[in-house]
Amino acid sequence: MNREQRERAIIDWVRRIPAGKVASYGQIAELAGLGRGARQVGRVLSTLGGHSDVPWHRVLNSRGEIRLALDSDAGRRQRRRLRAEGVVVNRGRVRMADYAWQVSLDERLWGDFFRAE
DNA sequence: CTGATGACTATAG
DNA sequence: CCTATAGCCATCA
Repeated sequence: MNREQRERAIIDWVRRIPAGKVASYGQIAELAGLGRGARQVGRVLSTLGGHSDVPWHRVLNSRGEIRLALDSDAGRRQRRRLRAEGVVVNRGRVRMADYAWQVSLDERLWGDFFRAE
């Protein structure tokens, strides 16, 4: 896979995170076929621009924390977007046990099929 | 080619 | 919970 394909895979999977749910960078990397490329996910999201229609705000680190500075515009935007979807954010953190996105096998296979086009 | 960088993660103390 | 450390890996200067 070249860079373009990897970026597309990442964006595709992030778009599939349902409103009110969250995923980790590592989880998206795994789903997108990047193995341990969690950092690559963060890098791609950083190029989106805060007003993107891509639900980048639903991606948190493995501890359920918002990794953008809480006092930054982007950080506040992320927190606001999450809360607007009913996600409880405390001190920039979310209870993964309550909001972690569980991807069904069907959904995973469909994603693979979609990317194979 | 080399070294630095980061919206990362797991583990140990 | 916090810090430190070590992997990780595409990208960029």
